[in-house]
Amino acid sequence: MSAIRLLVLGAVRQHGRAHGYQVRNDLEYWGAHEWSNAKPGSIYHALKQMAKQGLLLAHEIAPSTAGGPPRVEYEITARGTEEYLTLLRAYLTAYDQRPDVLTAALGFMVDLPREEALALLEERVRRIEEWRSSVTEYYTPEDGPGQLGHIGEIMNFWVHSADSGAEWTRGLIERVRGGAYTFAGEGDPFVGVLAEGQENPFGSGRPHADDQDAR
Amino acid sequence: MSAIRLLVLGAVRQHGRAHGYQVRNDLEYWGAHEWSNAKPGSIYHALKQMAKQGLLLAHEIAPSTAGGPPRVEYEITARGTEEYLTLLRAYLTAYDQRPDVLTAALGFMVDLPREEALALLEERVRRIEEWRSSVTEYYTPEDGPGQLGHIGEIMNFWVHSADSGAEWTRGLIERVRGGAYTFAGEGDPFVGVLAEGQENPFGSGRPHADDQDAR
DNA sequence: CCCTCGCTAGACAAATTTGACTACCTGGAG
DNA sequence: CTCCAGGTAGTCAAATTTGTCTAGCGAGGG
Repeated sequence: MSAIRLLVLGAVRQHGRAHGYQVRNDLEYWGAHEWSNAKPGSIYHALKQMAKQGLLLAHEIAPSTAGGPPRVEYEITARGTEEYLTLLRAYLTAYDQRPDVLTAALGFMVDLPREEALALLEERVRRIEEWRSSVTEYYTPEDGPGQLGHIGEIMNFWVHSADSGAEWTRGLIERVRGGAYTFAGEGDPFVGVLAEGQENPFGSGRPHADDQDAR
Repeated sequence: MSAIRLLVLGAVRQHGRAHGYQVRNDLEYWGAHEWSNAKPGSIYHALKQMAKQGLLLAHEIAPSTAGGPPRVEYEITARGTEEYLTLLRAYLTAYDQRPDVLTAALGFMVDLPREEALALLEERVRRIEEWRSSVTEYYTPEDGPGQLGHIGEIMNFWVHSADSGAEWTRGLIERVRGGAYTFAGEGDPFVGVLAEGQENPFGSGRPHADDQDAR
């Protein structure tokens, strides 16, 4: 699965009640259009889809307060919250290769209690190591290494990435165990949404190198 | 873009002439269904699409020699070869975050002359470093670090991944410069396709951990 | 001989994703 | 007052991807 459902559920949840454009703006604020498939079409599609599936509740609302077509406001349901937490836990532990999945989960990890987050991250390390050993065992030819030619570089790359991911996760575990950040039930949460009417400081002028045009 | 077009073009090219099922089998042999979106539907779709675009030439062929519906054989055209090399070069240099893109390119890198592959890989390192510095500059808040809360971990993760990818690429460059592998124009190429009728040694019994079902 | 199993080769509907486009309103320039 | 740029809130067709289904054929058991 892609990260979009987690992102959209998380955005709606932080607002309490949000319309599509608000979600879209939050995701842009988080830079999600850069590192995930959070484009307008996907966002609106996910909202409608999840509303149909009972994860979100859609309120039909009168014309917008600020121009544009009438808008629909969404609220997360109990089943939606359940799904949100399920996805969050899954994405924190899964070694998914696609970094957008982990990135999205990191953004929301503080919605869990500190102890649970730690347990999930440790599970993540375990899974990476398991994956690593299954790959090395499987792709090590009996007739000695080197039989694979340049194809061996592929496995080499995978293993290197896995090791690097595990190492980084261990570092995160230490920081979290050392008291960093504010987790669920520990006081004022860190909120990363734009208030109604607040300007997006990162609205344009994006971070990445595909910026040779414009400006 | 995803890796599928490069994979399919590369598979057809190595065979000279191939039908969909052969391509599908090669990709499974390479484990591509594990690390990319190379599922039957996508493969057949890519074949048809690229035939329509003139990158492949479709021959309608009589009923298959081994049961099943009649099959279509494909051959790569000049424009297809051009596209293949373009994609290959692009995927070797692009820091795309999605590892399937690089993985596919690694599998075919020996289709280029050694010197060119080296140049592309060096360009890759340069791009990663550029990306890294644009991200760190952009997301370092003026009012000191730590303002980002746990969101800073996301950037931390990206930068760590980029560094790890650059380091690995440097290692590959050294190995290639040191004479490893057989590149274009250097004699018998390493071929990674299944001959007609050859059994796929990795047909089942897949490497990854999502194997708790079956068997 | 008949029947089922498994392989071959692909088709297909449904879901998702992409990228471009629309329509409405507001504020300010002229 | 009028016009137009720009923000708001989406829609839509087309492309792609996913997952499942089909139909033909040969091998082998009973």
